[in-house]
Amino acid sequence: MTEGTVLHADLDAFYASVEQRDDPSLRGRPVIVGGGVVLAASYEAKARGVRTAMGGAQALRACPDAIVVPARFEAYTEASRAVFEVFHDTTPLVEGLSIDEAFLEVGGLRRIRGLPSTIATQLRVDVRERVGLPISVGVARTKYLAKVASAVSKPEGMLVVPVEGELEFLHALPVERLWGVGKVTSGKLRDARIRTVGDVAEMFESELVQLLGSGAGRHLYALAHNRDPRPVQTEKRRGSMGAQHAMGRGAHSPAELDLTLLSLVDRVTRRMRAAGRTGSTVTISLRFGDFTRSTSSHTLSRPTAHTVTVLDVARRLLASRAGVVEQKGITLLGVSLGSLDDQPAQLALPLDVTSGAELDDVIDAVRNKFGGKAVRRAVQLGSTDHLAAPHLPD
DNA sequence: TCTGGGGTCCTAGGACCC
DNA sequence: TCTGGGGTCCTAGGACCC
Repeated sequence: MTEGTVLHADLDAFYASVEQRDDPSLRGRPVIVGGGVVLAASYEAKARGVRTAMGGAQALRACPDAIVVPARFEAYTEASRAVFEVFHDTTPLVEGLSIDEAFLEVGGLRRIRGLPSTIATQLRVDVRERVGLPISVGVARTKYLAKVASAVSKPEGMLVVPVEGELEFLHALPVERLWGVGKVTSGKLRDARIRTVGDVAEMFESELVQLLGSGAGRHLYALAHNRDPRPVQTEKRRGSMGAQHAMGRGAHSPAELDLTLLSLVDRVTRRMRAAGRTGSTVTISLRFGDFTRSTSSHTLSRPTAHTVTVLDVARRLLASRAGVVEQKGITLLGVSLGSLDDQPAQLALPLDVTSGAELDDVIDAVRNKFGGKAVRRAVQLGSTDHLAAPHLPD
């Protein structure tokens, strides 16, 4: 049997596993993380029918003796960091997909570490020993097959898709396993009596395009024919950064909305500055009382990570939707920055000020640290017109 | 059934430019 | 009066992923 060299490593019931790790009294019991919506469920809870993203009330009906714990995002971020450290100790070629999963290319490690399946076995032991969390690993020739393999092997499993057995494995899968097939697409495919990946593979590409549009159609056609040439990419940078807050039903005063907006903008711009990035497209997203959503955006002439600049735009965008908000009520508010640019990280450091800070303080902080040239550059990054006025010192 | 907090990618129309 | 072709950017919305 020939082994592929792509590993897909995926932590099992990640948030719930962290909770069980940190509180021994939760081990072996059905655990639900998150109240209003199920953010994660332990395997004991999943066995009773609890699913991620399920409403909290529904979940408790399915599993009345579940223990519900609030989410501790900092603990998850820290656990994720520790797991990624293990990944990077395994191979330099790591592509993170989310907080709890990554692709690892291990093709060049044969002489040092052995076969991919050997490396995968060791990886699972290492994550268990060093971080105390269960993880599943898929091994295959392509990213897609490796990802499906890890999912099929869960929980705490490992599955190798041999190169000789790829089509057999692939074509037997239900269409819902295809990457990019969610509720809507799956419904369209089921209506057309297409149930397995094998069924998709028997169609003409033009039929799929007609059914699903050219993007999704061609994507599914390629996957079903086992064409997935994407390499494991280490240098992926994110394209947007955002923050959002669910507000609950009921009335929210304009002052409350503005305060929420301010704290969201502050969170996002802080994270951007810490990451040494700037962005030019400000987007606010809204969810209304009837749970419909909408977004509106504005693109600035220069990228920024400046709190006041972003807040100013976000306020205007929100004001432009005041009518709908008034009429339907608002249940979620989000702010994000897109079209991200890279900026020198050191310039971002002293700019970590919130809306109340005085410009002079910022300028002094930058000058003290980096000199006058940095002041001009930093002001440019801030990029509001009044900040970019010509009379600025040095 | 009652809905969190992150993200990615695609589509489509209109503005604008050459 | 009738009338090109191609490209990029912006905005809004939607599907999907974890």
